[in-house]
Amino acid sequence: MKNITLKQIAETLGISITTVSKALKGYTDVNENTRKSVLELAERLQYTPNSFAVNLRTQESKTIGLVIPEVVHHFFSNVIRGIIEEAEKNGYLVIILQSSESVASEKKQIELLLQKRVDGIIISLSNESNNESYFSQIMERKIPLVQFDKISKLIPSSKVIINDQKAAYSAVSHLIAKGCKKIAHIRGPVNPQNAIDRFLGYKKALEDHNISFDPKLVYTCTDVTFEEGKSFAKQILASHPDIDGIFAITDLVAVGVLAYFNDHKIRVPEDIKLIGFSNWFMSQVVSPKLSTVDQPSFEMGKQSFHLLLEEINAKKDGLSFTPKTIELDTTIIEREST
Amino acid sequence: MKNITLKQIAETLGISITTVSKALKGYTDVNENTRKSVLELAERLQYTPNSFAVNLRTQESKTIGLVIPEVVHHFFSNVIRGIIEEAEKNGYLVIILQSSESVASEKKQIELLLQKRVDGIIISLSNESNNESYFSQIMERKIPLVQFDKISKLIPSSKVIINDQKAAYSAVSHLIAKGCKKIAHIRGPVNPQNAIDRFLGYKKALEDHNISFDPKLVYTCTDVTFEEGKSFAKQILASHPDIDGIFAITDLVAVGVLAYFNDHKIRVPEDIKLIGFSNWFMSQVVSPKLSTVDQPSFEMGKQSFHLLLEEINAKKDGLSFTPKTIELDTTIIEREST
DNA sequence: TTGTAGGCGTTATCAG
DNA sequence: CTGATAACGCCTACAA
Repeated sequence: MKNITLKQIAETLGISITTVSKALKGYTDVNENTRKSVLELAERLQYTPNSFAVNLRTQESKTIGLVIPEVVHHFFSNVIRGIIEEAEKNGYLVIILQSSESVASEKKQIELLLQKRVDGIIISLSNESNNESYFSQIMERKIPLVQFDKISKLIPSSKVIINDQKAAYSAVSHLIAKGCKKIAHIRGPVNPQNAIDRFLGYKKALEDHNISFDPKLVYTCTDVTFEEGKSFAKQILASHPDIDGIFAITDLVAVGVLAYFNDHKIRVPEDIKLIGFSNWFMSQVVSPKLSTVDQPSFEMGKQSFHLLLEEINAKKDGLSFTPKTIELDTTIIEREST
Repeated sequence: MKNITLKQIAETLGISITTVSKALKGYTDVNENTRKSVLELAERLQYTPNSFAVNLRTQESKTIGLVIPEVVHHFFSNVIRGIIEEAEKNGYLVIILQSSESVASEKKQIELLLQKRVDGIIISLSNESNNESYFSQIMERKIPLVQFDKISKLIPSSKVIINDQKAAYSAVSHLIAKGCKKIAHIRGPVNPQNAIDRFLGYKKALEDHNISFDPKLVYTCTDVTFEEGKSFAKQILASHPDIDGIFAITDLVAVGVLAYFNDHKIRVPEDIKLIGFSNWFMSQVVSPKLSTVDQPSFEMGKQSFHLLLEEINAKKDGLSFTPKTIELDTTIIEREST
């Protein structure tokens, strides 16, 4: 009573496998009566095509791969949700792999997906990776690829991003509008494009508002964690007590800063104003509530899948496909910390 | 220059496909020289077996399915991480699907996975589901199945759980030890086993400490959200101002309560003590920091995969497999809210 | 309208 | 030690 196959249906009905297949797939050259009996029996037996065979035959798996640095992350889990939902609507399933911010692991994950012969790959790069050689494999094999959020401009593929520079510029301008004169930036690691762009946005906002840029006021995270936020808060207080504004690369880091400040009776926003980035859920539940930059994570997931799907379909139709870049809007969310 | 097959290697080497296959798979009955040349060529051509064909042949996909109510959730995303990591170590990939707490969608996801012919399924039930008929399909097809966290005792499968009743009992006992005399419980929905068990633990703790149980002090969430926490906090204050302790089904709800209390100058823990459940990251960053019950989410993921793997292997070897239940320990984490 | 034949790429059996 | 052959289940020209 296990896996029903076309053969079984054909045999019990005393007809050929071909006819059964055709009937099931709605071909017109099947007698109305045979069709009916086939459909009926298939229904009764709960026939479902063996996807292994279908995969082999059609050379596609209706499965895509997703590689992200970290699953346990408000931003990424929202992206995941966006991708999964859209994928499902379009008949695709999603295999998720974590790079854990390691290039070696990223390479391995990509190879796994390639071996698995997924129909396409969506990726957000790890902090260390840039234009690693393993991407050439994807290109050579012409596997549809979409990068989002943490991208490398050197890798030719579709991309879904925000304008990090502009978003950071707005965030810092917001601090300035609120009266900040000496603003520190806790930035992300050196390599990732979005950390660079946010830093650039910070710098440009200062310059445009006639505040001289001081590299000493820039603190660089390596792991972008809550703890780093705390420890930089301490450093900032110790070495630059006259600072009146902080722009943190991520809400998590900002919340770390806030925790330190709360513990040490630094009043936010009275003494120091603070703005984060990404609008994690957590930013609404701390006190004071954190001002931040909203990043449309769910939408990013959706759009990423759509770009991928376009490319998959183009490939199937033998059409050429020119990578596209979608830039999503961000918004400043003013709460209590600024 | 696309997909290298055994055939191509065989042809360029002028030998049979069979021999190539054997050489590659390390069979002993292949001449040392032929083996070498095969291995060499395969390496040079970057041969990887076509997994579609392998799947069809071996009747397994080396892929498992995971169905959870919600991806964007600190607890579940940790479980996901645990599962993905263990799966990868054992050569399995993971397809993730969301039920969004809907029975209809859960049913659909399971059917998708069944069609995909995953080697096994790990699931945490949606709040509404109990012993839905679609589980019988899994049983009939003998697809290995593991339930975790939100389980149904009626479905015969391996399970990875915590002792919710005991954990809740400890949480409430903790409140009592801290001096609470009148304790409210914000419970989860009516159906899920873990909400029931936590409620039972709450009740038992009261009884064992000679505090009479008052059903009016039990508030029932439908969605288990931050907002519900807030709104129940308001209700509690309005109808039972003499309450001095609250046990919330989840940290998210507790944080909602806390937000309301903070806004209305109710001091925690001085006026009311509060304990959550699950030890979400967010519970450490609110102020006061939330006391809670630590639930080993990552470990749950790992164990779930291992149970599944055991069952998959038993099935492959034609052995019978008796479902196991693993119960993981929880710990009270005392912070500032109690 | 129906069926035959071949192939997708791999693996297992069995004969040479 | 090597290879021919069949089979996994489905799909699609092409014949009948």
